[in-house]
Amino acid sequence: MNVLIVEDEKSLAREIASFLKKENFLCDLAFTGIEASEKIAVNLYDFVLLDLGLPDYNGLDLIREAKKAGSEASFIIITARGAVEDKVKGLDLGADDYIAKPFALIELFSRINAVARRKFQITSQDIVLGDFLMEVQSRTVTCRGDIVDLTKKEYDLLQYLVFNNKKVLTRQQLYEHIWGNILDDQYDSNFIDVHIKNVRKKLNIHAPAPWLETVRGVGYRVVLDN
Amino acid sequence: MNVLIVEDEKSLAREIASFLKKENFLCDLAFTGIEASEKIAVNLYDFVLLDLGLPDYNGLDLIREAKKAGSEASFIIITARGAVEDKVKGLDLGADDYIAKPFALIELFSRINAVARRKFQITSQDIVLGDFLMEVQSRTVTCRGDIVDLTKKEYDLLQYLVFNNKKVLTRQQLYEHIWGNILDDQYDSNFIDVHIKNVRKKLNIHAPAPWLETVRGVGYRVVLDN
DNA sequence: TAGTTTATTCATCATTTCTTCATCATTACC
DNA sequence: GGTAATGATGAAGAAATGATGAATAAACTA
Repeated sequence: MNVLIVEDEKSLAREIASFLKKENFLCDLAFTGIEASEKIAVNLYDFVLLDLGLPDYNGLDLIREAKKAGSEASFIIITARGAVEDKVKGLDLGADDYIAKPFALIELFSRINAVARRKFQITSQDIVLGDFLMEVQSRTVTCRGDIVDLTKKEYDLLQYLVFNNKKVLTRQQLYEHIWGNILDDQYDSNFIDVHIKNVRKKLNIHAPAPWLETVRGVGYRVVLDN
Repeated sequence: MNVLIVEDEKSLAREIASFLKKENFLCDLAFTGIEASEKIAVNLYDFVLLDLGLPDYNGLDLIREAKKAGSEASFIIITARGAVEDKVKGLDLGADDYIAKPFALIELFSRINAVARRKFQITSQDIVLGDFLMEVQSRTVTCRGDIVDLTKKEYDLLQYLVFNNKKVLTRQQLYEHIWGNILDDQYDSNFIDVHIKNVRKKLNIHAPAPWLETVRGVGYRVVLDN
């Protein structure tokens, strides 16, 4: 993680940097607003710790500029106690968090982590395997960017197979998972096969899907690599 | 938005509630931890404002429990100044933010909004997606500049879908969010469908709204792009 | 409280999806 | 190569699901 620390109190800035380095952050320092502005333009930061009390620059303008210039950094504002107005404006401007001086370094660290969690964890449920993207939340499957329009059972079937990537699933397992009840031993139907056929057909419209395999005598499986 | 305010100082709790109501939040109050725990189990909140200084309950346990029980609420912790340890633990436990007492209501509001933004991945109070504009403050929806005159439930329904852009929401989820209580398993009605129909009808007067989709067998979703 | 708006229920219709079945293709094994 | 087992496929009927209009109930409003 790359962090830019924008703070005119040099000793505090160094103290923060030294702490964060121990936690495996890569830290840059900027002691003035202009310096910060230049560094943000040139480097890609994950976080910017920004003291609003800079002598030469309005910190809020800095955020505005950076966002405008396309920076994807998360801003964590450092403010003097009680500067409510600034905090509010900062958050409204798209800062991700703030922390009031004086603060414990452990607290700052905790806040950075909280923001990081939010920032990077969003897609944790989604499955990206090569060309193939499955978004669980939206129940959307895309192949090379094209949406594959699946029905409920088709989607459920494919999702279960994808979640069990590389593992062979028997028709029985598929049935019991998707239809939610035990299959009668006697019962014999090929509707799983039919659904698989239909899924393949829909996938093939966009791109060949040899990764949805039939394992003769056993069942089906998906084999997708990153 | 549904908010649960957990705070044993009754006057403060009421003050917060009264402020948030003006901003179109639906507020519930809990003066004890046990009360809070019960309410969280039964209702679906978007936010829980949680004072850690409860006499009968460790607030952090409350968060842990709620998360375990599957609550998707965002927790904003209210703490006494300087209780760093608690803040850190709270954030690590998955609280989304904290605010130190005493605080200005406007600041609290700003923080809730910041969390809401992150949660629903929206960039401001208002939502602009293509031709479509939703102003949360005034609860108005416009389509190509024309006002779409929605009833309360219709608006709530649409807002929740829009906030969860691209995510499929089941009838159950929609019901529980908008009506604020858990749906009896047995219960079976099509009033969500009817409301959707009416929303569509009103939207279609101004412009076709194919972006309000039915996902057969699952629920409904909105798919709007910028 | 009467009048108006909004919310919910219900019956019916339209559409999509699921499942079955008959037939064809492929594979494995002798 | 022939045969049996297994899977693929297209088409069609059955079942599930959703859309809709209209009636009724509930909630507001003046």
